[in-house]
Amino acid sequence: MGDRITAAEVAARAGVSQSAVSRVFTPGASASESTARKVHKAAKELGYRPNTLARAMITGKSRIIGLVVAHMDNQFYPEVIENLSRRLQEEGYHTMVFMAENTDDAEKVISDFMDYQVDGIITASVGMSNDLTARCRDAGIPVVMFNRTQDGEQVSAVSSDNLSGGRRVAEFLIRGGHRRIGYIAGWEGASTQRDREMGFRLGLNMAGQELFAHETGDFSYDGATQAALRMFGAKTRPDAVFVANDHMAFAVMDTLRYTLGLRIPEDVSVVGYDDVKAAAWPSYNLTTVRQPANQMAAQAVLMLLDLINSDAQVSQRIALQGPLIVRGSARLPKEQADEGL
Amino acid sequence: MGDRITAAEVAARAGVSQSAVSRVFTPGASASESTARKVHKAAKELGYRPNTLARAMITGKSRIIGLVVAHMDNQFYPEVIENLSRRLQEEGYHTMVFMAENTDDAEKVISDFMDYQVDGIITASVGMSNDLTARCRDAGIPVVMFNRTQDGEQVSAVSSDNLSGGRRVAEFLIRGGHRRIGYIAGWEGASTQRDREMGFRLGLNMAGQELFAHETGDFSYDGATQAALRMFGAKTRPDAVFVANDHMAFAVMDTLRYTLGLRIPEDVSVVGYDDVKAAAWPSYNLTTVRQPANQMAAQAVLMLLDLINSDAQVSQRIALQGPLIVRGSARLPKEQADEGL
DNA sequence: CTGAAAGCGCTAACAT
DNA sequence: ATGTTAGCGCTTTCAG
Repeated sequence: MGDRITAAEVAARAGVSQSAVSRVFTPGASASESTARKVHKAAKELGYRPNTLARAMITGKSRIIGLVVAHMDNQFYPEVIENLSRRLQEEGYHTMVFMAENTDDAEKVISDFMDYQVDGIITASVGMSNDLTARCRDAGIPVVMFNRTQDGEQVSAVSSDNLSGGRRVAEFLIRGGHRRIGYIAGWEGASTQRDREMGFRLGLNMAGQELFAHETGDFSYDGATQAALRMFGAKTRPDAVFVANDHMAFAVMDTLRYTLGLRIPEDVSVVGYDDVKAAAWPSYNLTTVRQPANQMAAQAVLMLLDLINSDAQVSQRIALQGPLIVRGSARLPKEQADEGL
Repeated sequence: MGDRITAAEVAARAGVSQSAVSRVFTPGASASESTARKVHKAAKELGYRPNTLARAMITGKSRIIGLVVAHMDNQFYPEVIENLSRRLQEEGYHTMVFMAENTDDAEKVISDFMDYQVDGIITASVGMSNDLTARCRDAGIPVVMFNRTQDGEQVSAVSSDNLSGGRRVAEFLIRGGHRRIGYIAGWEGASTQRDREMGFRLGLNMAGQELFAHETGDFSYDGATQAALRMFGAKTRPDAVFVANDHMAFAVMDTLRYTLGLRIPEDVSVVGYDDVKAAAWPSYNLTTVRQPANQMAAQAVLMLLDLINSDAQVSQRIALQGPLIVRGSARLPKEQADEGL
């Protein structure tokens, strides 16, 4: 029953040697037209498919890519995973997923990946310690970090231009006439969080403003709820708030409206980051900076495959620019909102 | 550099045979205390880890589970994937994900899985043709379908009790005094959709009511938006609607409120199915039937591992009962809403 | 271009 | 309990 056909059986039926069969099924190998035909015929009749594992063991190439992810709550990640694994699939690679909350998990995960001899690793919004990336480099496994960068160690990364994104939100809010602008931060350990905040503060400063309030929501819905409560419980409340991602922005909007009874954007403007699907839903109608998940995924896969096929090991960082999507959650500038500025 | 240590090298250093090393690292094998100690010592010093691929080739067990998924839009799936892969991880298995939209894709996907000699397959809300499941059985690969069942072929499946869920929603709505009750269906090809609808109609009929209106939203946000528009554009509109899942229910609520200007639940009650995270958010505050994703995942993994380790190949279907979570999107029965009934 | 032969790193009889 | 030996299914020299 479940017995797979082997190359030897195909060879026997085709009247050629087993190595001939191998060559026919190996991309870069030389086989004559006639051998190939005979082999293909026999293979089809027998239902032969090369054993990927055996092949992987010899070549050292498993055509498996390890994908490390953490939070599935944030709708941005499912989107990313989908894009990533589809693209990988198209390129003939397969995705092995791993859930890792923190850096400790990552440790174990990486060993597991090594055991399966993954050809490369993509970490989606998961930080890696420097010594972990070093271990991967020593093991010869290319790594691309998605939506996270790392100081010190040189490791390839693709993200959106968080700095510019933050800055543009600041400019937009200022042009909208806001004077008490708050920021609700994500987890401080994340480079995305830091860059968005830095860009935002920069934009504010360039216009002669300071951050009016600052709270941390740790990228979670509940964290953002608490942060909003703290920020808007003060005597004078902000008239605008930039939230480090859409997922938290939803929590902030819900809290503002349903707990605090404030109107958006009449009483307070809210701007998010990511442009997940739900940001466009009428309930939120959120003004936000779009992260081009599709292009970012494409880019990440491209970089990883380059790394795999060239073993040049030159790391590069790419930050894709995403537009500010203007919807109804923030008061508009008098002059029409203009993304170009 | 990236050269892995082999068992032979460990053996040399430990002063034992290579097979001794193998035995020490093989769960069901016999090795003396002293050998084990020597081997572990040498292994640690050298940084040895058994080559999973080589092991897989021999044993025929890859410890890889293939996971087939389709829609990532619906927040229920990320949740499921997370639960599934975490559980599998705990059991020492690894998850290979595959995106498949339709049955054609599934065909290719299964071949790929076979190439990697996956030990088992879980399909999450993806239908499989009968001949596909037959092929898996022939290949000796156990399959568990998650949130989908199949007529004819006997294949293991775990889902929530959709029939009962639908029925209880009907009862709840009727006790709430609704008289014109509509249903917005998911994709008709899905067993979950059919069962929910059947249960719902049954519940209605048992109370002497008929379905007042019926539209199809195909499990998509946009589809549900259109369905809601059609259903509530008629001269007399329903006073309640059961939507086949939360994801569509959000679309229906958004449309009702922001396009049609109706109030929920004053003008119309809305009930969903799944109880995804966002259902609890104040913006939706959706009354819905909970699918116990966690238990369902645990159950699915349990069943699959059983199948793998027993090769008894007796398929079973499990339907877990989930409670109706009463929130604010539907008018309550006069007597306090009572789940027991 | 092709067949014979040598492994890849490991497990599983088979002896001892 | 442990070493020896024979493969798992394939790719890759190496001759020819």
